[in-house]
Amino acid sequence: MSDSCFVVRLNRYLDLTPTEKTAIASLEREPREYASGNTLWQEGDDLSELLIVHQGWALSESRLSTGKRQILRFHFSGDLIGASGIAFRDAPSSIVAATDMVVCRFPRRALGETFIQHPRLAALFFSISQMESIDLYDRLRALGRSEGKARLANLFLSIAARMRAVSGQHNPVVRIPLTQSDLGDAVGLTQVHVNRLIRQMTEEKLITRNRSTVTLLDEPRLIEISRFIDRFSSLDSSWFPSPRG
Amino acid sequence: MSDSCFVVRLNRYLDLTPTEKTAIASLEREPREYASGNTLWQEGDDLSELLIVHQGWALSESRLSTGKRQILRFHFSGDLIGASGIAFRDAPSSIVAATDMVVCRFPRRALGETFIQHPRLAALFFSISQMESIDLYDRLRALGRSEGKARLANLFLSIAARMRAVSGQHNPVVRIPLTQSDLGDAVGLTQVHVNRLIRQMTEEKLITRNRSTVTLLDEPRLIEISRFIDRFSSLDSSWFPSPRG
DNA sequence: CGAGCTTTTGAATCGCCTCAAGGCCGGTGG
DNA sequence: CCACCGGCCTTGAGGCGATTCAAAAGCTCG
Repeated sequence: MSDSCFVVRLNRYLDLTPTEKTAIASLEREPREYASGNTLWQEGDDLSELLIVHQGWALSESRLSTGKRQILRFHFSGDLIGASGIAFRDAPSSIVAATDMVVCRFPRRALGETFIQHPRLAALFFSISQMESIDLYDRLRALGRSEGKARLANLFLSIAARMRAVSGQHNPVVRIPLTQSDLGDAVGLTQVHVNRLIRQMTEEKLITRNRSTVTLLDEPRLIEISRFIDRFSSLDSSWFPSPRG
Repeated sequence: MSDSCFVVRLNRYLDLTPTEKTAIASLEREPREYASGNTLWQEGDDLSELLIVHQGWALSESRLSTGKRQILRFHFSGDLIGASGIAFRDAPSSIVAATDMVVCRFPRRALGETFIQHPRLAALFFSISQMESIDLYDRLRALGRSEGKARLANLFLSIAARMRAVSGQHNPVVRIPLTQSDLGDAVGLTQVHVNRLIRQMTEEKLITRNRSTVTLLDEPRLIEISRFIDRFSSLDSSWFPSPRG
C-alpha cells in the first residue's frame, strides 16, 4: 500500500515508524471529490469529521454580517482541515474549494484513539497546530502593521514557501488560483485596490501575474518590503516522546 | 497541596483526575517574579521552558524592522506561554509583562512525558491550542475587514470575555492595563487615532475609560458593531480518550 | 517640583474605499 | 461560427478613514 498523502506530509517532519504509518493510513476513509467553487462545509456546521487534502486547494473563510469576507487560511495537499474546530462542535469558518479537489475524511473520534496509541503522533499534531498558529501571527502582523503592497508581497511569499516545501523545488513561478477579489479578501483590501497594487508591483518588476500564476521576479526585494520570515522549513522534535512499535 | 493555577485553568474544561492533577502540578517549577515592563524573552531567543501565568498580565508582541509593533496575544492567569514556539527552537514573538507578574516555569521536555502518560491531557492541550487558533481567526477577521471602532469594540469584548471566564463574574468594569499605544498596536491603529475613537465611543455612551479600566456601558451595541462571538465558553471533549488513574 | 510618561487636540496628507463605466476573455447556445 | 453573457480585470473621480507631524496639557513618581 502506498503512503497516503497525510503520511507523506507528516513524514516530512518526522521519520514515522511502519506502525505509525499504518495507524494514520487506517484512519483515512474513502476519498471524496469536490468541484472548484463548492463549499465543503459552512460556518456553524456540526463537525463529525476532519478532512485531509489529497489534491487541490481549499480556503477557509468567514463572513461578516455586512457581507464582507475574510479569507483565513489556505489549505494545500497534506493539510488537515477542521482541526481548528475540534475544540468546539461547530465549524468556526467555511471551507470552499478553490480548485477541483480530492479529500480524505478522517473521523474525529479516531483522534482520541490515536493520542493513546501513538503519543509521538499526538506531539506531532500538537506541533503542527502550533506552526499554524505562528503562521497566523505573521498574517496578523502583516494585516495590522503593514500597507497594501507589503501585505500582498507577504501573501505571495508565504504561499510560495508552502508550495515549495511540498514540491521540494524552488520555482519563481507559483500557481495561485485566486482572483483579485480573493487576494483582497485574504489581505484585507478591496479588489480594486489589489488591481492597482499589482499593476504597481508589475511596473516595479517585483512580480508578474496572469490568470492563476504569479511569478516572483525579485524575491529579495519582496522579502525586504514585507519582512517575510519563512517558518515552514523545519520542526523541532527534540521534546517528542520516543516512537512505539 | 492546593491546586496550581494551571490545574485550575485546565479543570475548567475537564474534570481532572487526582493523578492528572498531580502530574500537572509536578511539572511546575518554582515561581519567578517579573516587574511590569520587563521582557520575559525576546523574539528569536532559544526556548527551553514554557511559562504558566500565575498572576498578572503579559503580552506577546513582534516588531517590524520599521520599529512598528504588533501585539499578538494577551496572556492571563492560567495561560500557557510559549507553546506557539514549541514547533521551533526559537521564540516567534517577545513576551513582555504588562503588570507585575508571577510565572511558573515548565520544562519543555516534560511535555513529551506528559503526552505518553496522560493522553487525555495531550488531547486537552491540543484543544486549547485550537481554541487559541480560533481566537486568532477572529482577530484576523477584525483587522482585515472592520474599521477602527469595531476593532476596538472587539478587543474590549474579547478581553472582557476571557477575564469573566476566569473570574466567573460578569462585571461591566474591566481592568485593562494598557495604554492607548498598546491598544493601537493590538488592533493595528495609531495611538492618536485610538484616542479619537475612544472619545467618540465615550460620546456615544458605548464605553468609558480611565487609566487602566474600561467600562462597557452598552454591550449589546458593542457586540453589534464588532460582530463579536464569544468562543471561550465551552469545550467539546467528546472525542477525548478516557482518563487513566 | 521637575522628568518622563500618557493623553489630548489640530492641520495637512495619504492610503484605501466606493461608485461607476468600460474592456477582455472563455463558454454556451442559436 | 458568431453573438451573447457572465466573470474577471482595468481605470477614473471623489470621498473618508487613518496617518503623520506637532505642540501642549495632564499624571505619577521620585
